[in-house]
Formats: sequence, structure tokens, C-alpha cells
Amino acid sequence: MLSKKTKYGIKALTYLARNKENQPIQIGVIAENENISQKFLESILLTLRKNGFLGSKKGKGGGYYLRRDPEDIKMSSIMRILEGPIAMVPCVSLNFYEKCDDCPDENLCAVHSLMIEVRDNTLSIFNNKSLADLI
Amino acid sequence: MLSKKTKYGIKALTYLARNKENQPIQIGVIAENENISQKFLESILLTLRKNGFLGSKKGKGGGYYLRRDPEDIKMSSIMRILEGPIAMVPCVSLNFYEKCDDCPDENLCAVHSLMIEVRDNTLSIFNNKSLADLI
DNA sequence: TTTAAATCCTACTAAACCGATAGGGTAATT
DNA sequence: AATTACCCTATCGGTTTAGTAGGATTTAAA
Repeated sequence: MLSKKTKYGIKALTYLARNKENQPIQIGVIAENENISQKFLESILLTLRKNGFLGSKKGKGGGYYLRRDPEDIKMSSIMRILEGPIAMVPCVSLNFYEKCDDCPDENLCAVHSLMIEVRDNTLSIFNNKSLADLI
Repeated sequence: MLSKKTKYGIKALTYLARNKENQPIQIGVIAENENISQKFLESILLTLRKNGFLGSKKGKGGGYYLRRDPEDIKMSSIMRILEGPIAMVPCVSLNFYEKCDDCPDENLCAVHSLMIEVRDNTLSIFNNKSLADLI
């Protein structure tokens, strides 16, 4: 299940991407237009800024803006930062791998191979989709 | 993220499916072989039985057995029963649809269309995969 | 007919997570 | 100096998850 955090994050990013001049837009404006709790959105934009997707400007006339071309922002990177692993199980995650407690041998696990297939499929969607494609 | 419930459920089902004679197998045996808490597995098998996948036999020599041919058990139906919706967002779920609070128009939502694509992909994997394929 | 084996069922709980809120602190602009 | 707007931490209620406890019920075998 996609968290609201990720959902709101994507919505905010697309909102900023639609703004061609890319001058700063205030949190409150995005929150209102996308029907998101402002305080919650604040924390989301903050992590997107810390991860290099957004820049910010303080004071009057300030706000957030995209630091990269929407074409160059892959959905997979957004998903990983906001949502965490793309895989449904840690033992098939490329970036957040964890061994299962209950599995003596991953290669013999039926769930494992099924989930690899799902991961590869989902990943190829997210990798081939940029923020620009969402607009 | 796949819940342990679903993961354990699938593992138990494959365990039963590997048993060709299909005579009842006790919870404890499955639990031990698959490293699952017995009590937890109990409740999982119970819901699988209530949904027609498993039969049970009480008393000595009892246990659980498959009620259908593994070929005829699609992963999508298992997923829906144990995990719930396959879609990442309720607003694109076929079987568990719910409208979003924040979206005035789904068709204009960037997240919506992206998640439809993911759903279709994942669903086609689960629909074309039977329990027999997992063994 | 007793006993042991096994499922069935309800309720409870600790921990984690989620979405949101509170309340300021800090920096930049006017 | 005042205002604007981002920055940061802490907290909180609600929900879900993963499991536990304890017994009731049914069946087969001794």
C-alpha cells in the first residue's frame, strides 16, 4: 500500500514540475491546491530537498522549486526515498536487502522467486517513467 | 510490503501442494518445516479453509489438505484473501475500490494513472501464476 | 467409553507505523 | 525592525501487525 507521504510527495513534485518558470512556490499554495495538510507536506518537501530533488528559498517570495529537469527525475528514485524499498519483500530488495529469518535457503523459497518477478516488473515501470511523463 | 501472514500462507500452501497424495498434514508439521509460529499459522490456515482453498480433518491423523488442484489456484486469489488489495492505492483497486479524499478528479491525478499501470502489471503476473508454478 | 490428538475460536497484547499536529527556531527579504 | 516562509524536533492518537493465551470442540484410536 502506497503511503500518503509518497502520494503527496509525488503530487507536490508534479505540481512544481507543471510550473515552467520554476520560480519558488510556497508550501501553503501546494498544500491548498492538492488538498494536503500543510504541516505534513512541510516534512515531505524537507526530505525531498535533503535528497537533492528540491531547492528552497526562505523569506518573502520564497518556497520550493525543482533542482532538476523533470525528465531526469526517475520515479524509481522518488519511490525509494519516500516509500522505501520497491520490492515487496526485503529478501528481494536491491537497495534495502535483508535476509529472511525463516528461510534457510532463499533459492528454494517459492515466495522469493515470485517476488523477484514482481519486483523486476514494477521496477521497470518506475525506471522508465520520469516526473515529466506524469504531467 | 508483503505481510508475514501472506508469506507464511503461501509457504504453507506450497508445502501442502508438494504432498502429492494430499492426505492431511498437521499444522505443527508445516510450522516446524517452514519455521513459522504454530499459533500464527493456525489462524492463517483457518482463513484459507474458510475461503475454500483448504479442507481440514480434526482429531488424530487430522490436519489440512488442499481442496483444489494446485494448477487451479491462481496467486491473485491467494493474494487478495491474505494480503487484501493488489493495487497500491485504493482508487485503482478493482476489488477494493475507494475514492481518495484529496482528489477532485481521478482522471487528472498523476499518481492514479501511474498506479494503474503498476496494478495491471502486477495483476497479470499473479493471474498467470498458479500454486503449481511455485513448486 | 475413555483418552489423546488435532482443529476451532475468541480475546488479548506489545510493538511498530502512519498521518497529523504543536510549537517554536532560523534565515531572508522588504 | 518586521514580516515572511522554511527548518526542526517532539509528540500523539489511531491502526495494523505479529504473535500469544487459553480453552472448546471434534475425531480416532486404545
